[in-house]
Amino acid sequence: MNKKPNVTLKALAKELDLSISTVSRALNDHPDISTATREKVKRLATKLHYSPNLFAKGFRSHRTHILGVIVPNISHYFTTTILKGILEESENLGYRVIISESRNDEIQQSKMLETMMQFGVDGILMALARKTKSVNTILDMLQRIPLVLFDKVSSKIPCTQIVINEEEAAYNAVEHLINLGRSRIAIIKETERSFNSEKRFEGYLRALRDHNIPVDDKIILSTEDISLDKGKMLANVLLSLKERPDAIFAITDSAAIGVIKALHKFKVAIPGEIAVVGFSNSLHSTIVHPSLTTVDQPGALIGKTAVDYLIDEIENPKEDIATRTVAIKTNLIVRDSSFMP
Amino acid sequence: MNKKPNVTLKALAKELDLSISTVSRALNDHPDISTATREKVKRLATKLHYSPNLFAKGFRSHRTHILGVIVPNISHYFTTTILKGILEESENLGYRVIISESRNDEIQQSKMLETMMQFGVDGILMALARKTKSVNTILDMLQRIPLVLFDKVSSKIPCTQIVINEEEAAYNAVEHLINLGRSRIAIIKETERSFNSEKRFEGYLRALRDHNIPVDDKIILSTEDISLDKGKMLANVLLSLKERPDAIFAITDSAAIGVIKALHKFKVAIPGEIAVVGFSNSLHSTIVHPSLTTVDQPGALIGKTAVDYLIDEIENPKEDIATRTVAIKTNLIVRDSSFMP
DNA sequence: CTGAAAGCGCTTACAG
DNA sequence: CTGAAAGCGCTTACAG
Repeated sequence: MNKKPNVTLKALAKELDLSISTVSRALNDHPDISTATREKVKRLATKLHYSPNLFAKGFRSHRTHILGVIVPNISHYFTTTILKGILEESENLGYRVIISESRNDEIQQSKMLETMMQFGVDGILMALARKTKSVNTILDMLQRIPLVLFDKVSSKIPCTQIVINEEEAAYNAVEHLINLGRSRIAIIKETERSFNSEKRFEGYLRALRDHNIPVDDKIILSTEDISLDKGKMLANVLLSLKERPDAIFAITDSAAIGVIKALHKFKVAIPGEIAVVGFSNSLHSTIVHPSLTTVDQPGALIGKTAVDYLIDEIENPKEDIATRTVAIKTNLIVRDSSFMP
Repeated sequence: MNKKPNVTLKALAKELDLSISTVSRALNDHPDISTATREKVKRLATKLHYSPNLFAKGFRSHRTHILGVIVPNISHYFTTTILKGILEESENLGYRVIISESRNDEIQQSKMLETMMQFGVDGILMALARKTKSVNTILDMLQRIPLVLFDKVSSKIPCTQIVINEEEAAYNAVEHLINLGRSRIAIIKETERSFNSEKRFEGYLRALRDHNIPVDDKIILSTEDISLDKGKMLANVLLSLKERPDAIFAITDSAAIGVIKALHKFKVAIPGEIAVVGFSNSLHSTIVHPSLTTVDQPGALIGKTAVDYLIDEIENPKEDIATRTVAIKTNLIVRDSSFMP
C-alpha cells in the first residue's frame, strides 16, 4: 500500500479524452491551445495534484536545473553563510542544489566532479580543496559545463571566480591598527602559497609601506594548517621576543582567538599592551573575551553572486569561457580587542 | 566551442559495431555476454571516458539515487555535523544528496517537499521547522515516498525518527551538578512544547526527584526563541532572586553561554558560586571562558543512522510504514564551568 | 486548434 | 551469446 502511482500527462489525457501533446501544451500555456481546453486541462491537473516529472523534463531537454556545489568543509561557519546565499538565490531562480564535501581532498574532489557530471548538473560552484595541485580534471570539465569558483580559487583555472577584496581588507585592518598608534605589528599567515593568505599578506605589506613602517621578518610568522592551537603557539613565540609586537594581525579568526587565549594566559592586556585583529567575523569573534576585531565577509552575497554568474553562463552560453575575477567588498568590524571605550 | 558531446552507449555501439543492448549488458557485467566482448567494450568505454547518464538511468528505473534533505537552518554547527554524516554515508552507499533550508518556515518547508517530489528523490531526510502545525503535506508525502525525521521530530508523523536520548542526557547533566554538591539547580528551557525541550525538562525533574531535591517553580524559567541574549536576560532574573540558585542548567549551549556572560559581568564566580551546564557541545563551548560543561551530541552518527534507515526503507519497501524512534547515546563533557581542578 | 510520431539515453523481457 | 523493440514521461517539429 506504500506508493500511490504518480499522475502523468498520459493519465490527464485519458481522463479528458485529449492527446498527450495537447495536455502538455495546455499546461505550458502554448498559444495554439484554446482557452477552453487550457482551462479544462488546468482544472483537472490541479484537482489530481498533477506535478510534472522534472526528471523526464530535464532528461528530454538536456537541462536538469540542478547545480552542483563542492566545498572543502561544510562545517565552517563562513561556508554555511555562502551556502545560504547559494540556496536562496538558486531557489529563487528555479534551480536546485546538490551539495557535497571534498573534505579538502583532491582525489575526493575529482570524484565529486565526476559524479556531478554523471547526474547531469547544469553547472558547478566550487571552492577548491586545499593544495589542489592537478587542475586537469577541472580544466577538462570546464570544456563540458559552466564552472564558477568562489572563496578558494586558482589563477590556473580560466573561469569566473568570486572572491573578496582580500588585499584591501587586510590593508584596512592593518591601517586601523596603525591609526590606533601601533607601529610594531606582527602578522600570522599561512606557509602555503594560498590565494587568500598571499593577498592578505600583500595588504599587510602595503599598509606598512604607505605609513613608512619598516618590515621586520621576526614578527612575520607562518604556519601550515592555520588553527586556534597554532595561533596560541605563535603568540608564545611573539611574547618571547626581545622586542614584543604591540599588535597582532592573524589572517584567520581561529588563529586570532588562539592568540587572545595565549595572551590572556600570560596576563597580557588586550588591547592595552597588544591589540589583536582577525579575519572572517566568525561566530566565535563575539564569544571570545575580549571580543575580536575582524573582517566581515558577506558570505550570503558571495553565494548569491556566484549563482548569478553561473546561471547567466548556463542560460546564455558564449563561444569563449569567461575568465574574470569578481571581488566582493568586506567591512572591518571593530570590537574590544583593538579598541578601548 | 563550449560543450563536448557526451559519450553515449550509442556511440560505443557504433564504434564497435555492436548493438546498444550488448554494450549496455557488457558494461553491467551481465552473465550472458562473452568475456571477449565484455573486455572489448570496457576498454573502449574507459578510453573514451564513457560515464553513464545517471539521469536516463534513473528515469527508466524510477530510481534517481538522490536523497532530499531539509533542515531548518544550515548554519547551526550541530546541523552541519549531521549533514557531514549524511553526506558521507550516502556517498558510500551510492546516493547523492539535495540539501535545502526551510528557514524554520512551514510554508517554505512544504514547498521544498513538493519540489523534491517533483525531482523524484528516492527518499527524504528532514528536521522539522519550528512550530510545524499542519502535518498534512507531510502525511500525504509519506504515502508516496520514504521519510526519516531526525533531531526535530513529531509524534504526529508515523515514520522512522532518529533522536538523541534527550531525557537521559538531561538527567545525567543534572545529576552531575547534584554530585558536585549543588541542590538549588535552575533550568532554562523553551516555552513552546518542543520535543527536545520537553524531554530535557523531564530528565531534569526526574534527576531532582531521584535525589529528593524539591522542585521550585521560581527557578524554572522558560523562553521563546531560546538564544544567547535570552540566556543573559534570564540569568539576570535568577541573580535578582532572594535565594539564588547554585547551578544553572540551560537546555542549549547558546543560552548557557549567555548565562556565563551575564554572571561574568556581575562578577559571580563560575563554578564557585554558580555552576553552569549547557547542551550541544557547540564549538563555542570551548571558546567561552570558563569553558562550558555540556552534552555532546554525535551529529555524524545521527546523520549516518538516518541515512541507513532511509536507504533500507527505499531498497526494501514494506507493506506498512515503519513507525519507530531510534535514540542515539550522548556524552556529558565536563569542563571548567562545573568543575574546579 | 489538435494529434501522431520521434526522440532524449538507458534497461530488459522476448526472440533467435 | 547477441539483437530488435518497447518503454520510462515529457516536448516539439511536422501534418492536418
